[in-house]
Parts: sequence; structure tokens; C-alpha cells
Amino acid sequence: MGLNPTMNDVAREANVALKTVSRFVNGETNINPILAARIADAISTLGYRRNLAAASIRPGWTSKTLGLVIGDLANPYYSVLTRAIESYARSRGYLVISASSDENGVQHDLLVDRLLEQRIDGLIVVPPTEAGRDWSTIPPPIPPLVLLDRPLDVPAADVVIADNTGGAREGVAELVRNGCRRVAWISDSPSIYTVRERYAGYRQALEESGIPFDESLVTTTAHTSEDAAAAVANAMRSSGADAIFAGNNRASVGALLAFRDNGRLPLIGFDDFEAAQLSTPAVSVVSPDIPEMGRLSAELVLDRVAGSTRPPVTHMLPTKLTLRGSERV
Amino acid sequence: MGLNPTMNDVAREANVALKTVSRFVNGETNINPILAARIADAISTLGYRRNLAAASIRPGWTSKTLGLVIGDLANPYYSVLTRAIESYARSRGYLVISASSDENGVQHDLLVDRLLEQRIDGLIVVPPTEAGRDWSTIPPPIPPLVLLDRPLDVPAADVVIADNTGGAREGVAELVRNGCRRVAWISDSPSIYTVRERYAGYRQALEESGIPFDESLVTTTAHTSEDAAAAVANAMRSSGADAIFAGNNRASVGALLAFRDNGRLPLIGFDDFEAAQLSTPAVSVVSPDIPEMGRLSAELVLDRVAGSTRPPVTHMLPTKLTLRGSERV
DNA sequence: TTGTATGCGTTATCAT
DNA sequence: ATGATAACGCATACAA
Repeated sequence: MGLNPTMNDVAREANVALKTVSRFVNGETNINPILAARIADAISTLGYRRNLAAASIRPGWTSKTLGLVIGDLANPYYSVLTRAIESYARSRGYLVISASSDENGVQHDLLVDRLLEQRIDGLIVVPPTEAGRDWSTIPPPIPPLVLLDRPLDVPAADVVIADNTGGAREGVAELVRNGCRRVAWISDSPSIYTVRERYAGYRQALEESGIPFDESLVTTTAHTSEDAAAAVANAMRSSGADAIFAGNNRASVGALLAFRDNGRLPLIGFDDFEAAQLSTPAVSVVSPDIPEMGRLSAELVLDRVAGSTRPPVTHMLPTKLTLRGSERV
Repeated sequence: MGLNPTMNDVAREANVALKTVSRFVNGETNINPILAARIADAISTLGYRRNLAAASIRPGWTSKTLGLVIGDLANPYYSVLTRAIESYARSRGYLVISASSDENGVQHDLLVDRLLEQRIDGLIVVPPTEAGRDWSTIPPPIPPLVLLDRPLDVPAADVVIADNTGGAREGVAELVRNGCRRVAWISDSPSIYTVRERYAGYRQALEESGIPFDESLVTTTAHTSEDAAAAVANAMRSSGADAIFAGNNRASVGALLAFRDNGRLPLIGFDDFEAAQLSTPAVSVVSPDIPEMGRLSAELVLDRVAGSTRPPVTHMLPTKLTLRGSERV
């Protein structure tokens, strides 16, 4: 291994002053070509690499690093989000340290603290399902912060969310437009923000169509695809459902599983998933623009890192209804 | 925002020496309880957070950070890998900076350089499809390095790969055991390491079964699912194939697409994918243990970070054949 | 244009 | 047990 050569080593090797090497490394122009050449030589013979960690502790300098706390990187939703953030950040010279909270508030808080200690320049966070500590108890200064996917009451933070209510409303309305009158709702628990929002859209669509609400068509206990499959089967057999709206992709998968044994019903799901296009007929979905949500978050946080003092904003991004066939029979 | 309080600020506030605060923060025990309490108070009133970047430049101290360069985080294969690495790393106190190369050698090299400058303690790398610069041209010292998924001739590096050849061989043999004699091979280009290895397994299985090799059954130009679908359709119509072995999950998806219009053939694919379990019949696959590959990589690199000088090893992890029904009719 | 001296926030040495 | 001082690798006033 050996030790890492420092700027001082380069200076000695090239027979110039430390400061001249610093200038060279930082790409300043006012520098004697002769010395520059000597320095370049010294750098390559020594294999010098600058130590960004050391540079970052100087006043006015930063780590050129962003922190990101999500639920679970193995979940395609989060990995696509993370990739979008990474891409935009890198286009502006930033690296991303991402960490998974497993939706656990304690773990989430630990990660936030660690990232703060690592002196990331900005922070993007998807608040965990099991709420963590109140942000107001974290002593300032806190670097630029973006709340992603789920809003929270943090005065200084920008917020980027999807129009969950509008999306669900549009999806349900499409089913109704196709003649369905008894649309079943299948989802996870309403204690989850996105579920609440989407469910509100379901209710809105029914109301706007003058369709009476029937509680027996609603399931909000489907935590897994298997749960959802059972709920869908039940809605078909016992509740006289004539269509299914799936509140997330696990619920959609559950519906497909249920359809194997029980025939099929018109179906629209929230959130896209890989299998949606392969099933027959392909599954129609309303889905947020995940890459754009990621990109925008990174842009907002980096603008603030760069000095923007614009008042905090909440961006609610529209969803998109993709009709693939499953919305009718 | 305001500035970040430093250890010095805490010392002044608590009326103790800088070093005492350092001791307190680093959890040393030999410290007067009275002073400790004063320090704790000062820390919380000032909202002091330790600056790990500053700490890391001290000799013998490190960034407690791992670098990871993969192909594309939005690809489930890589995101599951990354998640496994992240989990293990965090269990040992490390954060992970991951970056996507898009399989582009130039971008890959840029990222490696940047991570080296950021002074990550260890590096895990999936060498890009389009080869980057030779590692031997990177001047030492290079931190502990693990080559993941694809081997490369780097003397000091540990290597973690899957048994691609053995896996493909097992999958093809299963099709043969079910009576198939004309197994078509559908894959991406053999310029890709994993493709080459898997294809070798295909050839081995044929040879061991005494089945003559027929070039007309082989397609190695399927870069997308659509390409693969066309190739599968062609194999069914023109080449008299009686089974399909898909060299990766895009090829598997292509086969499913082709089956829509052309009936179906026994199918086994390499690499698992979400839709595999939803299709009817569910798709059988041979797949590497991705989480274990990630975990092992992180373990190897962190053991070296912790001082292990064990000679470099190559771990070839076994694959698993999951039979779900598609292997017969 | 080049160099000297100082400081960033932290830990380590060595005295007290 | 505690503290003054130096050092880590780097950048920046300020001098030369």
C-alpha cells in the first residue's frame, strides 16, 4: 500500500512551493509553464491524488457530496429515484451517499445524523412510514433539505410529491367511464401518507360520478401481494365488485394472482411495475414520474447549496394514466 | 443557516480544554463527571455535531466510507447488489457512495478517480462492459479493491463472481432431461463476459448429453427484449427449436413476448425477474445469489480495510435453479 | 508569478 | 484527569 503522497511531497519533488502546486491542481492559469511541467511530472511519478476530504474542511469549501435517505434501495421505486438523483447530482459535480432506512424511524434518524456528521452539502429524504424524530428537534444549522414523496412540516425544506389524489381519481374515473359502478379499492394501510391521498382520490371520483360509496368494496389491510390476492378474490365473489383499483403495485400483482383462479375484472393500478406490460391484457396504471421527482429534488437542493434563498416550495408533480387494456374486461 | 459550531466552541462554552471535549466525544472514560456534564450541556445548547471529514484527515483515521461503481442503479440486478453491500457495510459502521457508470469505461474511470480523491476506505467495482483503463496504470496506493461480477487481472484485488458456466449448464441440462433436443440459445453479445461464460455452459451441457451443436439455434445479437422476441419467434418457426434457453432476463422477457403469438416452448432463463412468477406457467430460472455476492464483496473489502493481508482470492458463488413450470411445455 | 505563514476541525503527544 | 501545542492535507491572505 504505502502512504498517500501529499501536495507537499509534490512540491518537494518538483522543487516549487506548496502554493504553486495548489494553484496547478486547482487549474489556475497564472503559472510558469516550466514549473507547471515540473509539477505535472512530479504528480505522475508520485501518483499524487488530491485529498478532497482535507480540502473540504477549508472555509468556503464543501464535500461536493449529497446525502439521500430512502426506504429500501432494493425496491425499484427507490432505486429509480436514487438513480435519477445520482445522475442530476453528477451533472453538477456531486456524488451521492444513499442509505436505506427500511421505513424505520430510528434507523432513519441515525442515518440523518451520520450524514450530517459526514458534512454532506445537501440532504434529500423520504420520511419513513414509521415516523422518526421531529425535525424541529434537530439543532441548526441543517444543510439544504428536500422532503421527497411525503410531506412533513419542516419550515425550511422544499417538498416534492406526486399528485396521489389526482392520479387515483383519474384512474377510478376511467373505470367508471367504462361502465363500472362497483369499483373495489385494494390497498395497504391508510396510516401511510400515499395510501390516504390515493384513497381520497377514489372517494372523489365516486362522488363526482354520483356513485354511492359502499364500504364492503374497500380493503386497506393488504400489506403483501398475497393479502391483496385474497382481498380481490373476496371482492369478486362476495362484494359484487365489477372493477378493481389497486392502490399500489403489490395490490396490482395481487389482483393478477387472483384473476388466475377467478376470471378477470377491469383493473387499474397505482404505480407501474415490470410485469404490468407482460400480462395479458397488459395492466393499465396511473404512475408518478419517478425520474422527474428525483431530478427535481436534486435540482432544488443543489440550487440552495449554490446559494439560492428562494422561499421553500412544494412541488406536486402530475401522474400519468397509461392505458394498456386491462381497464376494460 | 449560521456556521457549524466546532469542538473549540464547545470547549469555550463548557470552560474546558479542547482535548477534553475530544475525549468526551470519542467516548473515552477517564474524564471527570462534572466536566463531562458541562460538555454534554454545551454540546446540546450549541447543537454541536462532530465533523467527520476533519477527523478523517488525521493519520490513522479514515472516512468510514466505501466506494461502489456499478453499471446502472436503476437496474434491479444492481440495486439489489447495492442494497446488500450497503446493509453489510453499515453493520460495520460504513456508509456507501455508489455511482453508475452506464457500462461506459470513460465514465467508470472518472468515477473511480473521484472516489479515490474522496478518500473512500475501500472500493467495490463492477468492471464496465466497455472496458475502461487498465488498473495497472492507476498509481498506487489503491485502497482495498473487490472486483464484482466480472473478473479482471488486478493482482491485489479480490474477486467475487457467479458460476455462470455451471448455472447455464445446469439449466440447459434440465431442458434436455425433459426430452428437448433442439435447445435454442438467445442472448446478448459474447463480448460481454457473463454471456461468454454462460454460453460455454450451454455448449458443455449439449456435449455432455451427446447432442450435436446446431449453429442455427444460436442468437447472440439480442440486445433488447424486442430483439429477443424476434429471435425466439424465428427459432420456433425456422430453426425447429423445441426449447428456449434465455441468456439473461431481457431474453426471458423476449421469449414471453414471442410466446404470445407463437404458442410456447419449454423455457429456462438466466437471472430472475419480477414477472417470472406472474406469467403462466411461471418462468423457471437459474439465478445467482445476488444479495450474497454483495454481502461477500463488502465483507472482503472491509476485512482488508481492517488490516487483513490474506492473499487475494476469487470467490465463485454457485447459482440456483428454480423450477416453476416453464421448463416443461 | 511565486512563496511564506496561517488556519480549517480534529486527534495525538507530552507535559502538568 | 486535564490541558497547551503540534500536526493532518489543503487553500488563502499577504509578501516578495
